Amino acid sequence: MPEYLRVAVNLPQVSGVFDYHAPPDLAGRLRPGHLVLAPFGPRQVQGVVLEHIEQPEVAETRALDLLLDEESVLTPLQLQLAGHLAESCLAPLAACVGLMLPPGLGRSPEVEYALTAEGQAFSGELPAAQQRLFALLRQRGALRGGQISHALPRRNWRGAATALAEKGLLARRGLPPLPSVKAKTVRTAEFVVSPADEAELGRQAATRARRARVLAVLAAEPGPMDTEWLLAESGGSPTDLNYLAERGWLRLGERESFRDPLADTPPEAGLEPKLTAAQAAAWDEIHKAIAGGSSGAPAAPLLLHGVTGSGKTELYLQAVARTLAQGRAAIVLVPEISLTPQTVRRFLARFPGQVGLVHSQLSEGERYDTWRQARLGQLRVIVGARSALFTPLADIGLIVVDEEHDESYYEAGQLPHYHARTAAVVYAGMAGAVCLLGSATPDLGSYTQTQRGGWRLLELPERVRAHRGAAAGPEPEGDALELPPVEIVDMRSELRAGNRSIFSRALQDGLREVLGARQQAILFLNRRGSATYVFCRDCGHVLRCPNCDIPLTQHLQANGQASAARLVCHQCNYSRLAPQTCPNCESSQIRYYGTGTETVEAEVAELFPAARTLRWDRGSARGKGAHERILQAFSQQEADILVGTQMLAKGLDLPRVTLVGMVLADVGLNLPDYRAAERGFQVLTQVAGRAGRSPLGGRVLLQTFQPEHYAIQAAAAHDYAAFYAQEAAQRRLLRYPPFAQLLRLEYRHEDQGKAEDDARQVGQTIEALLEKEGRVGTEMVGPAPCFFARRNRQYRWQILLRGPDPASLLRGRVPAGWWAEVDPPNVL
DNA sequence: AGCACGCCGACT
DNA sequence: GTCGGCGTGCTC
Repeated sequence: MPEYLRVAVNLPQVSGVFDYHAPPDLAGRLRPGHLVLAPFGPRQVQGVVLEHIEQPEVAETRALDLLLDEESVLTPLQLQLAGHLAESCLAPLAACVGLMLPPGLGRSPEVEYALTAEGQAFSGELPAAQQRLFALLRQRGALRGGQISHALPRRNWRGAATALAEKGLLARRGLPPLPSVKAKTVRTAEFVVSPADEAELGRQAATRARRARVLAVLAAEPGPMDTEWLLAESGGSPTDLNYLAERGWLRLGERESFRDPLADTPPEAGLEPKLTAAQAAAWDEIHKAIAGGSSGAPAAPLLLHGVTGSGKTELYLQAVARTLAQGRAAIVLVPEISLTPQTVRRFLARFPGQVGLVHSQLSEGERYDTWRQARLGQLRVIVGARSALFTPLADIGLIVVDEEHDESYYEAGQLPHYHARTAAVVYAGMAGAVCLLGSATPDLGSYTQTQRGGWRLLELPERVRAHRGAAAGPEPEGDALELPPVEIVDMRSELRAGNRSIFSRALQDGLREVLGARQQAILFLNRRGSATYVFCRDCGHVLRCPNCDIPLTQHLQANGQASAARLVCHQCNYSRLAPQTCPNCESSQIRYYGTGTETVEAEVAELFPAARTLRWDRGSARGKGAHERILQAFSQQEADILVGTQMLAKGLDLPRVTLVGMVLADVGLNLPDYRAAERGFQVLTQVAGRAGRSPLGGRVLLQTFQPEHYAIQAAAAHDYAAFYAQEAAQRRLLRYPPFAQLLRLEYRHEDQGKAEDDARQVGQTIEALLEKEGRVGTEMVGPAPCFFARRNRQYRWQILLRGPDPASLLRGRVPAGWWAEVDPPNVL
């Protein structure tokens, strides 16, 4: 009776699972989670063993080729999570398993084509297509399919390959995917025995002495020693080692070494501050949950609602400490690791040697090593961006999701379309772990869970005083600090009063005061959905991206000359020089309109020539460590005013900032998206929280054309509950998440007409399906063009389904060529 | 995702 | 008949 196994292949686009049998040499050795090499059509793919099965689904199974790793690459719990993600996100299981595989496993597999011995000797006549392929392979030897396609563009050479293969002139074989990273090793040496006669060590006295020293150093070492150390300590050379090894006096070996991305990060002094009353009350709940978690009772997720600066991180740290003390592991998810080196250092200091870091800026090798160390149980705390959730850890007792409202926990780029917050909650439930989520502006869905009673709400209503005097270090005593007062400035009355500057009179006064007092200010620019665009004052022509059709954004050159400006597409990065004349009517009255960070900086320079400004946006913060450099410069007072975009909403601690000016708060509030108001409220509240983080105090000026908007009112009042009440009522009324499920289907095509036709056709199919299944509670919206109607030369159309469970309608039958998203954070 | 296969029109 | 250009469906 052969041994049958169900396998998920490592091709994200392939849906479905495949059944194989174990070859004799692997019989009895395969377990769920094993990484194997398997034949797949004409190709060879990596796959993950899901389970043993009694009976395969097909009559004929093929044998697996190879076991690639004796250790499982996925834990049983990870396999379970992958299955859940596939179900809930309408994604292929293979794509979900792929999230958890070690980094650098290798490209997609291909077929290699080579002439046979008979082919090498062949010299007869061939049809033209076959002759072309034959000549290519004779000249260049064996080639992969991709290479042939490159060499013979626009030619259908595959038919020719089949014909040549039938003639016996050509052979095809599946290439295994080659890994792009390997375990790094260092050489070691181990003492064996001393030579009977010192004279055997060499002819010259100096050489003999050197080699004797090598052996002496080594003999003092109980086990193998890294050769690098050995040579440094003994003064020997690599040749000496070979000489000594050849004669059997020492043994050379290899040891796996781990690339350490944290090597350059100095730990901070790790003192445990005393908790405030509110922190202590929250901690009481957290530690009870952790204690309960170890006894196997499933704990409800905990939502820590704490204003900015209320000391959430300290509670995370203590929760991790308690979890480690129980012998269990912890995962800490943070939004963008590159933006929070402060946080990383605190974890390093508290748990030295046990923390692994996972984020996209690490090299593949570094990520691979972290993955392996975690699997070996050498790392017990993983801190990282959303993919850190999939690090292979045994016995997870705690999952923290910091800034759980953050948008970076969801990415619509590739399959599966999962939300890391949701996945973390589910995973914690599977693991019997505590899930601890924290935010000053909780996601509406998360907060609703606490109102329904499923999750526990922990409130931290007060700030912790972290700074005494100017730029003092962390301080163990905690006492409350007021949130900064927020003043709404009605920009309509500024215009009426004849002030045409982008800064209101109040903001100008505020900046003047701050500069006079040698304090610091932040100017925040909400850029979402708006930009500096260029248009012709004569004909109204707007310069647009040729690929995406959105208006191009103007970026000034370093010298500030508008004439040398480049126009950049914010979606596809297309760029061109700003034209001198309108491409439509050739008028020279072509100007830019709108507000970018450069414009704000320029206006500051005009009003306050002495002020030193620093710009922080995607353009000024390119490359590794750029964010930290900018922040470092600002906190060391190398500038007075920081001008920035969305990134300012991240949890930064800038104690000398006493004024935050929001240049235009309402940008983004009017986007055609169900979460526009929520995003607006969150970003405004978060940015407002950057002010007044020291006893110097602080205030916030919020410039807007819609002062009565509820998101602006609530943000100005630091009143989450008020915002929640209003927003939740609207969502319930309009049947948007979390009060219904939202399914978004997206379709893209280069041809505008075809995009629309196909979309309408699928729309009709879905409507018929709704009717057939009698889903009266499910409503279809569209098909309609997306808000960003064109991206990378492709026209985008979407269909929305709202209802109790629209995903179940499409499970296993997402239309070919369409993307599905369940409860996406935006529908733009 | 590749890759094979099958259908079609164009060309020798 | 071949060649090249698609679209469709499959991979255990």
